[in-house]
Amino acid sequence: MSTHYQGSDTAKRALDVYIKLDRAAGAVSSRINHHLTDYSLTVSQFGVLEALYHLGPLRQKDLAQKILKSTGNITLVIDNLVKRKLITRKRDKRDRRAIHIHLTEAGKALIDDIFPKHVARVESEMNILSPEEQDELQRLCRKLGLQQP
Amino acid sequence: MSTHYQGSDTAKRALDVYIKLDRAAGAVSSRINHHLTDYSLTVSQFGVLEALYHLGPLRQKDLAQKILKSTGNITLVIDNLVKRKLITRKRDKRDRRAIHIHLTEAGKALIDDIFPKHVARVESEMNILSPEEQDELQRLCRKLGLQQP
DNA sequence: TTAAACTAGTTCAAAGTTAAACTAATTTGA
DNA sequence: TCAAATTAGTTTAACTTTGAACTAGTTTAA
Repeated sequence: MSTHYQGSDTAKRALDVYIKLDRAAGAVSSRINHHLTDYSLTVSQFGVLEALYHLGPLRQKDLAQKILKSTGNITLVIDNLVKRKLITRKRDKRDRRAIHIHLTEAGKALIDDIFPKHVARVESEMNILSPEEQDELQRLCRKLGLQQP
Repeated sequence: MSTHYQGSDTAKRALDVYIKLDRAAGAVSSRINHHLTDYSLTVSQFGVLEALYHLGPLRQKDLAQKILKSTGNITLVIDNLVKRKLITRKRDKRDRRAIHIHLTEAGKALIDDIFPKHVARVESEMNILSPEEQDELQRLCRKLGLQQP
């Protein structure tokens, strides 16, 4: 929401840019991910399929890191994808604590279908900005995101 | 995650900037909002208190719009704040469908306490960027966020 | 005037989310 | 060597979130 706040100029600027960043990210994500409901996929589920598609089989732990979720959460997200037979769990022979997640043929086919549409949506959203503006936005975001929690 | 994708340059650029935007907004929000757990407030609850603090009494519908949540969700968020006596519901006399939400004294006192700390956190995150960079980020975010769904 | 359309808010089911406590397997270092 | 620490994943409780179906009040237009 807009800032109705009497503070220093630097405070006002910081609040305004924080809100705009949050809104922009939310608006863009929701427009890009809206079509996932057509496939009954959540954003987290799509994130898992996409990671496996591009990176090959991964451990649950690595998937959790990729999509920025807790390991407890990833267990459930994976359970739901396994139920739909889009992925499978395979225990690691060497390190029996770990489980590798693989795309099934059905999962591969689904993400094969969705991914190009996803890219088209991302492009159409981001092409609101010129290539130079996109590069600048990326630079600023990287700078902000890099700090330690 | 980084883009392992063989597509056009514009597609790659768009995917990269989209991911960076999402990550940066997530990282910054999580760092800024972390202290809300000290007050047992969720981000949505804080958003409601903040909106009422700066804008005065609002209808549930308007609160939902402000914090970008569904009306179903706002009902629960408000229920939980009412239970803690931080806000009250008052039926509109003229339009009996509508309910106005008011801050209680306790709610006012709480947000009075939290808000300056919140501002300090936002400032400290955003001052990673120079004032000029903040203005540019705000401009780019506004451009992206303004589009219609 | 009054039926249809719309609007505000509630309820419910399904899923996601986190944090914490837990099991089981592996690594480490005294 | 082997107990302690660490790591991978699961489970649970408490909660948030969404979307859809629903109730009830208001507006509109034939």
